[in-house]
Formats: sequence, structure tokens, C-alpha cells
Amino acid sequence: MSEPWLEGLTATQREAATHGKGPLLIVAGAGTGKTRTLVSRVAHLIAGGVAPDRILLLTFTRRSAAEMIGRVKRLVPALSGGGVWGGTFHATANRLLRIYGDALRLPPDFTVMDEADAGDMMGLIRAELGFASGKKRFVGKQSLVKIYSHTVNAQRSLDDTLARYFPWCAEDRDGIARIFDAYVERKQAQHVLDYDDLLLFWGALCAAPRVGVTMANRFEHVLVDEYQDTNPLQADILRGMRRECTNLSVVGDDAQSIYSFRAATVRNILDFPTMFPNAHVVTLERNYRSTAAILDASNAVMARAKERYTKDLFTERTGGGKPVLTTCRDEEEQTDLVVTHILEHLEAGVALMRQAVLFRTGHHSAMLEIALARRNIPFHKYGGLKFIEAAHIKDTLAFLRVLENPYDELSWFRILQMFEGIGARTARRILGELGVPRGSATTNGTASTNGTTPLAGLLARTPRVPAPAQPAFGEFRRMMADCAGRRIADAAGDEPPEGEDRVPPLPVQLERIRAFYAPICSRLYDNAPVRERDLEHLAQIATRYRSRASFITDLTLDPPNSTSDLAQEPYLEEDYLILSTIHSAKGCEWDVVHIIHAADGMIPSDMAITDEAGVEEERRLLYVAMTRAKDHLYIYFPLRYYHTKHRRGDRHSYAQRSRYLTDDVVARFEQRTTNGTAGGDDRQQCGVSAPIDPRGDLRRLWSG
DNA sequence: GGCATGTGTATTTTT
DNA sequence: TACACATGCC
Repeated sequence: MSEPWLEGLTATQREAATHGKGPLLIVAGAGTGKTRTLVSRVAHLIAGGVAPDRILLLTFTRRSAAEMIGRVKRLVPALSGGGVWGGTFHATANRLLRIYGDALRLPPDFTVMDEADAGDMMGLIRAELGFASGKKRFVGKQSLVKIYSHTVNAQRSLDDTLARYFPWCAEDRDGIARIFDAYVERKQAQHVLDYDDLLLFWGALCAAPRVGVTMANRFEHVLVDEYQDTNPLQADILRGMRRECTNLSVVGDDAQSIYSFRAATVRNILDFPTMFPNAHVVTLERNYRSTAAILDASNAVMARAKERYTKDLFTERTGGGKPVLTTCRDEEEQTDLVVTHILEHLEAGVALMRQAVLFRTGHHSAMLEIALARRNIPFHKYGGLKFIEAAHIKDTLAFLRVLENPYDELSWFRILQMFEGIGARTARRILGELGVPRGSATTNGTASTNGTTPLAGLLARTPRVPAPAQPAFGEFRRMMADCAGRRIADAAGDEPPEGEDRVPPLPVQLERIRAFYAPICSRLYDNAPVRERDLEHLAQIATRYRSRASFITDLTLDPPNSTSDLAQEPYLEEDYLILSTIHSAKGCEWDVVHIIHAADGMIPSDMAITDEAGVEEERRLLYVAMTRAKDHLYIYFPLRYYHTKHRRGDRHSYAQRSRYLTDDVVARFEQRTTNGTAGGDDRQQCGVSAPIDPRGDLRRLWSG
């Protein structure tokens, strides 16, 4: 065939891949070759003469963008230099705003803050406006961020959002509104954008008369993956990006929409033909991934959904046996069995990388991680806590952030409180002396009052600092001067020349910061050596970057996964098992999939079952998890959950099987119930020598 | 004004 | 249950 990028596609897939101009909606069920189709489509466009850098591919994670572009390159070898714009909505927004931001009077040195930073800023404002010390508890800072974010992303009024999603906060409405006002103003004064701003400003850019059109027309084709998990604001952006040129392809599956907490709505995919008239619709229903038995069980779960939009998937794959539902005595036995099954498949020739353990929340894998580490089974965990959220990482980054954006109050605040004898109060006073702007809600000036930045101010003169902090503070000023490529001025107001060329390279700056921070780290936290290793890891990442700005933004927009101290950094060639939250598993597939903690309260999560929509979304979550499996699917249900961890006795409660595993669903599984002797015998049978945990055996003495 | 202790509360999933 | 927040002591 003369078009290798279309080889092996079915008629429907080919129809989607070769669609000409105008809007295209691909409704693609799980495992129907969606990625394959999208990749082929991009290759087809390029082969047809579209310049790669005039193609924008919006994906859910940076990882999937990179993977897809890699596959396109393999299909179109001529495309060596790359050039296709790929990434998340947020990363793309950041990139476009760095180019076109002038039109919105966006300062060129803006930095991006993550959700935790946003929470801290909300907390600061909440306290300053006097909402922290009332008789009644005012809405907390994390909740404030959630409400704010949901309001912005859903493009609804605050009243609406409160009534519908946060009814228990509705009585604080006026206070919330005041805090939001101050929050918006302060971000502006400090040259910072939060996640939502990235989208909001991109949207505003689209609407700008001249630049908007220029920006939009820069792209001949826009393609969006996982469209079912976009929110109204993102839909608006797409509309703004496609006013004159309507080449827009979106791919999604309403049965896999699992991000409503981010204001994603399935309406986007359902209303696509209305929003973009003359849209061509292609539906992919044939599943190429899973065996018939796995698909049958997955379909059975979805059959009970309250609302269904697509038909059942079908497959012609046979064999592989029924999926296995194992009822375990407790989490410990579940862990034993998972490890046993994994090793069995490994012996049978399925590499660890082809196997995954999926779970609802990050900490559900805690016991398993310990067991894996003990048996020297390498693993890589996706989802859960990011190491970027660790205090020592945030501390270190605060220095870089201030160097990049001297108006960044939160980072200043964080840094100042690292010194002995400086707490919140003193830190706030020093912030004032340095002239860090706080917006007009407080009387401080705005960014450019006296033409000098807070950083220049710090280097020009030492603020009043309590005695215990003084030695370190002097060192701090020298360190910051080094990193900024400046000198400490002796005469006040005598600011040294900019001298950009004297700014040391990023790794050198980071080295300098680490040296300064090391004693602080061991004074502030207990397990300093572990943290020090994390910082080495951070330095390692930094070597890949030329610019400080892109290092900082990339870390917030695309944070590396948690480096669990138990998991030894796996080398690239080395085989390792995948542990993942179900959310992070979206779009992936494995030969063998293990779903653990299929108990009510886990799947569905206790937190999610407050309303029917939540219960339905959790159902889709289980469906997503199940449809990741190609050949073998195991679901585990621990009967008992212990309340106390290390105490004597066995206070426990009995769990219910996940409500989605109804009898008709279970009938599609091979059911196994252990009788308390599962671990040891199995291991001997399959010839795997696994050390037995003495503590586990000990516990059996009083819990069996 | 910093820092430790005690009480109360949210508690998930990700950019 | 762990963590954040607020009060009280140094």
C-alpha cells in the first residue's frame, strides 16, 4: 500500500483518519483503536501537506502527547524535526500566553502556581479579611480553591456552583465572593497565574479582536483526545480557536468520563454536533484489546448505569478464560495474592511492565508497595502524591521562584519562615519592607510603585531581622545575589547593573541553593537524608533545562511522579511493575490487570457517593479500570478492614463487596474464596521463593 | 512574637 | 486518622 500510515485500519477507523475539512467527532469505546486512529490521522494530515507546526494535538497528559507524536514520527519518517504542537490544555495555554500574552497585558515574567499555592494564597486572604477567627468556622482554604476552580471551569455563577456542588458553604457566600475578589487582584499584582487562569487567559486571548484570530489561524488543524473529560471553559476555548477555520477533530467516550470533579462534563461530547454544525460523526465500537470474557464482564457493569449513550462494545477475541474475582480475608491476604499472581504471570513470560495494579486512591497501594519492596520487585507508581508537593521540594523551588518572579509573595513568605526566629508575623513585616505587592485589598502598593523589585530591594539593603536569623540571613543575601548574577550593594538604592550574562546556569543556581538549604532542611525536618536524595533527584531533572523559567513551569504543569522512597529508581531498560490510580491509568492497557480494594467505600469511594451522579461516575471508574485488561483481569475484595494498625487485638469491620459487582456481574467471573491458607501453598506450587513476613505470621496468631 | 500543645475536621481522583 | 488550625505558654 502506498500509504503506510493507513495500513491495518478498519474501514471506520480509516474513515476517521482520512476525514477532510470541518469538524469531526470520533466516539470511540474502550480499546477500539482510538489512539491508533488519531495518530494515523495526524500522519495523514502531514503526508497530505499540512505543516506539522500548524497542527495542535491536545491531550490529557504530557505523556500521551509525547507518545502519540513519537508514533506519528515513526509513521512519517520524513518528519524528523517534529514540530507538531502537543500537550495538555494547560501546557499549551502557557506556551501561547508566553507568545501572545502582551495583548492581555500579561507580564512576561509571570509564573504559574499549583493548587497548593493557590490554597495558601486563599488562606492568607481568608485570615487577612478576618474570616479565620470567627465563632463559626468559615470555609477552609482548600475548599475555597475547589469552589473557585469549579466556578471558573464550569463557567457558572458562584451562587449556582454553591447551590449545586457546595451547599454547605452557601451561607458564607458573601465572604467567599470577597475573598475571590482579593484573590484575583493579588494574583495580578504578583504576576502569578493559577491553573484556571491559564485556561481563562487563553480563552480571553481567543476573544481578542486581532491577536485572537492570528493565534487561532496559526493552526490549520486542532485535535483533542479524551474529549469526554473536558469542561465548559475548555469547550469555549476550542470554539474560540475555531471561528474561521473549522478543522477540529475530537475523540472521546462518554462511558469513560471520570473527571467531573474538575468540572468536566459529558455534555461537551454530546453537544459537539450542535456546537460545531456540520460535524461528521464516526463511531468505533469494535474492541481490539480485551478478550470476550473481560469485555462481557465490563459491559455487564455498565449495563446497570442510569444513563447510557453508546452501545455495548464487541470483540472477536476469544480464549483467555473468565476474569477472576477473589474474596480475600483481609488486605494482607489480598497483597499476598496479588504478588503471587504477578509472579506466576512473570514466570509464564508476561513481563512486569505488561502488568498493572490499579486502585481508587493513592494510599490504597501502601501495603502492596511495602511487600513489593521487601521482595525486590521493582515498580513504578503513577498518580497519588507528587514529590513536588513535599515540603523540602517546595522550599527549594521557592528560591528559584523568587529569582524568576520577585513579586511572588508566597515563595517569599515560605523562604522567610525558614529562618530561626522568623514566624508568620515577622515574615509579613519583612514582606512589607521589601515592597512585595498584595493587591489593593490591603494598602500595599502594586508591582511597579517605586520601579525596583523586592529582590533588588533585598540585595540593596538588609531588612530588620531578629538576632537568631542574622547570620543565615547574610548568607541568604549572598546566595541570592550569586544566583541572580548581581552583587550586594553597600550603598542603599545603588542598584548594580542587570548583567544578565553573569547569571549562572540553572544547575549552578540549584547547587548554590541546596548548599544553603541543607542545614535548614535538617533543622526543620527529621528524615533529612531521604529528603536530600529527593533534592538530588530534582537537580538531576534540572540538568535537562536551559532556562529557569521553563524548569519551574514544567514542574508545576507536568510534575514528575512520586519517587516513593521504597522504590529504587528503575533504570529504563529494567523491567518494572506498574502501580496506578485508576484515573492515571486512563488510556493505558496491560496484558494483566489487578484491581484491588473492590469494596464499597473504596470503589465507590465513600467521598463520592453523596449524590447519584457521584455513584454513577464511580461506576464508570470501575469500567475504565476493567477495560484496561487485554488477557487477564483479577479483582480482589478484602473482607475485613482493620481499624488499628499496630495495636494488639483485631478491631475490624466487615466490608461489603463493591455495589457494582452485582450477582449478574459476578456470574461472569470465576469466583475464588480463600480459606485462610492462600499464600504459602500457592507459592510452593509455582516454585517462587517468596520470603514470608514474620510480622504477618505473627498477626495470624491473634487475628485468625 | 515564636513555638508547642491540644482540639477539631475534612477525608479522592489531576492540571 | 492524620493533619490543619487556634489557643496558650515561654
